[in-house]
Amino acid sequence: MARNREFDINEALTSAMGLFWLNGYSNTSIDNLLESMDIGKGSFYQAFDNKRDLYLQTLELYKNQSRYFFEEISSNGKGINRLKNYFISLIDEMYKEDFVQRGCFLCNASIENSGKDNEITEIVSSGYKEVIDKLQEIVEESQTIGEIRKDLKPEDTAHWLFSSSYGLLMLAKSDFKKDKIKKIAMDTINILV
Amino acid sequence: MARNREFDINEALTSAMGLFWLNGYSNTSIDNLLESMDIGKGSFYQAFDNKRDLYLQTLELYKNQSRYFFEEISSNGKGINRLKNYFISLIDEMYKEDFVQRGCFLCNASIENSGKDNEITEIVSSGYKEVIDKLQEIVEESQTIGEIRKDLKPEDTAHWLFSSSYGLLMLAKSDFKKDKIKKIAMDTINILV
DNA sequence: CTATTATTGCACTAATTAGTACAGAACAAA
DNA sequence: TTTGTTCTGTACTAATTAGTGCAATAATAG
Repeated sequence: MARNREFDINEALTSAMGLFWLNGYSNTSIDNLLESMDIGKGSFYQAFDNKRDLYLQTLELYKNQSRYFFEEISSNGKGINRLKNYFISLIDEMYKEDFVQRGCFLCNASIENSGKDNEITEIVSSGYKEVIDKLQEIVEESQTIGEIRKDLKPEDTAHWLFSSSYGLLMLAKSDFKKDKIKKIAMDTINILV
Repeated sequence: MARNREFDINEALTSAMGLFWLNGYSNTSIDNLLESMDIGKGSFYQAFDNKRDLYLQTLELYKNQSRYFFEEISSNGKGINRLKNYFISLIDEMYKEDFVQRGCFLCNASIENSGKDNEITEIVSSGYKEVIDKLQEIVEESQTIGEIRKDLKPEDTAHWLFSSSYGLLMLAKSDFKKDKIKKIAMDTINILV
């Protein structure tokens, strides 16, 4: 029929995600985006409805990548080992490239949004819920094979693990060294045994 | 000599802090500030150098208030009871008015800044350090009177408690009920015994 | 009461913002 | 090659941004 798009839309989305992740929504201008995506304004508005639409798409992309990351990691081993693998990989990820400076994209989005845009609120909380549900699954599995104390309520424990991971991210952001964080993470998990 | 300022500068600072805290720096315009501070543009630029200067002042105000809050609370009791009082008051504070929506101002500032403005980075990390130091002090006191295990390194434990409090804030922000958070907080502290 | 001087409100500016309009180029299918 | 459609870059707009300039005002000290 006619001409094809000259740029790769997934590449463009990925670099847009990088900008939003690092600088937030308001501090990322269309011009910033065009430069990093390496496309013109015409192409931009041809491919995306508007800035907010692109932002929502990058949030979804982040969730997809996180989901993939979680599956990849937690498929190694069984029970409490899956938990340890997950935390260790998460910490390694934290210290990769500029992750420490960027933190968690969903968390950043939630703070910048502060409940104003319902769609963003929904994207973030469903992202959180996904992780918590998967953690709960692993806790239940660990309890079945006798690796986690049976008096702990799986739901509470999953929330506790989730909140701990964010606490670790906070520490990573300030000053702590990687090995120290890993030690704290392992201590956290061993408490459940 | 001459005319006096018509508005209370501390009141103005407090309402500016409320706006920055809720909406962040970029999402708060001068016009927003003028409306909430209930002053005109002339008065604004007479009293403050510029928007960024005002922002830094509100961050300092937040730190002062937090410091006062900490002193007030942790002066009740001794050792581990000071810790428990602090966490319980912190959680009560979290659920007061719109705190849950606003979160921690320093944390918000840190995320929005993402290391770009060194002065902001410094204000935030010195604020964190203050809290961690005070937590460490309480941990050491608790160890002296035999309420916290002596094998725990005070510095690590203080960081652990600090990160836990941010994890709790995260939980509060998503869905958890106040009593559940308090229970988790008490469990956290009892781990140290 | 007067002179002095800081405060105040308003009109203004220059820069940046997101988004639009459209002409012309590029490409796929025939 | 021709045709038809889509893509792309540029010029534009209207709104909003932070910050300035200044005349009028109001209060205090004498």
